[in-house]
Amino acid sequence: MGRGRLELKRIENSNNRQVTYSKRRNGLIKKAKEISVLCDAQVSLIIFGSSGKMHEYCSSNTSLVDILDQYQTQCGKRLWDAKHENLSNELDRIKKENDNLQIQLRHLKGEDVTSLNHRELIILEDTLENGLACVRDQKDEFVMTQRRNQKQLEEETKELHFFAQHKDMMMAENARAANDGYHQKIKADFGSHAYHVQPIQPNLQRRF
Amino acid sequence: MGRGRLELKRIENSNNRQVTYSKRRNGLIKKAKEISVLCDAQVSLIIFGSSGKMHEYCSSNTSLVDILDQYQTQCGKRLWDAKHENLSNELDRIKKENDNLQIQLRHLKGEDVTSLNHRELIILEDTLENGLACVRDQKDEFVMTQRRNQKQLEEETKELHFFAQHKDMMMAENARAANDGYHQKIKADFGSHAYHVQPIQPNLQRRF
DNA sequence: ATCTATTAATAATG
DNA sequence: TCATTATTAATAGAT
Repeated sequence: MGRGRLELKRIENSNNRQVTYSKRRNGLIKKAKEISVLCDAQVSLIIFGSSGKMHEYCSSNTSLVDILDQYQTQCGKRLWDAKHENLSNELDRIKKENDNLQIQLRHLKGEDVTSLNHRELIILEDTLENGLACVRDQKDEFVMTQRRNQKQLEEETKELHFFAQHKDMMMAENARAANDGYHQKIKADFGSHAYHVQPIQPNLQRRF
Repeated sequence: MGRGRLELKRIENSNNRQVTYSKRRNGLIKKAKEISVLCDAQVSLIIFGSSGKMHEYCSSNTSLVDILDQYQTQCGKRLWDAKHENLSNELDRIKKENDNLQIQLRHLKGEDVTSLNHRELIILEDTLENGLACVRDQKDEFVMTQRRNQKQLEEETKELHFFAQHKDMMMAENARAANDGYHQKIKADFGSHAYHVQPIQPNLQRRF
């Protein structure tokens, strides 16, 4: 229709193409509506123009999902299985891995070991011995660290005591010196840095 | 078009409706093809007539799945996510479980134990000791079973030797008896069952 | 199915 | 994008 015949091939003129697209799109949707009303049909129509913009029609009393469900039932093609399949495969793979891990774990805990042969038992024993050695080392390490900390704490405490005593002694001496009105400069030096109190540090002992 | 105007409502005459459906369906699909060729559009058209039979058109250089993907991206509506989500959740759950198992396994193998506290180390040590005990029991069991089997085999061999000797002896005796033309009946009995050879069985010793 | 009178769609144009 | 119009395409009803 229209003036002159139209060849059935892509309209090269971009503007004409756009205009024709717009008109025919409306026409198509109108016809889809008509057939659905006149003939009681369920219709889904989805159109993407070259710009990428979408237009849709779906007959009333139904939905795209309904229509796609029917599509699948009738036509056998599975629509979203491709995507599903990836997930499904991944799930299977991980489930298997999981089972495997579970079995290994049970064996390491000494469960279900009757199903193992001699060679496997020996390997398992080695693994367990090795694991046990590591764990015991770590435990020892832990205890030693704790002990070291404890000892250090004690030492620090001792040093603090010593320091306190020393300080008392010095102060007593200073008091006496002050009373004597003697050696004022030494007292100032003393108070300013030699006995400046610092926060506790692990290498306290180095200071003496 | 056609002779006279057509009201936009369901065609009551079932025959007319069916005919109109068929004609318009073809027309619709033709128009869909045309717009896709002329205007470079992607079109999906799915039609179900009142009989339930499906007709479909999808523009070349694309597929229904492609179009539905675009539909979802553009229009925001999720089509098959409900079905998808279940799998996705399941996958996440199992992945987490897997990680957990991996960690447990590594700990049992004595790896990554520095991250454990003292209490955890003690529990781990217990588990390992227990596992090791089980595995060693099983190994011992295995060795014992093997030894028992070995011993039994030897015993059976010995008995077979004994049996063979005995048989030779008996046969020699029978030969002599036959030569004497004496005790024919006993010989028959003897050959028929008392020394009938049977396959090796674990309870051979019972026969003597 | 096929035919055909009639309406509907639309290409070109403004 | 909108309106007009010449022309073709679609199709309702008949055969």
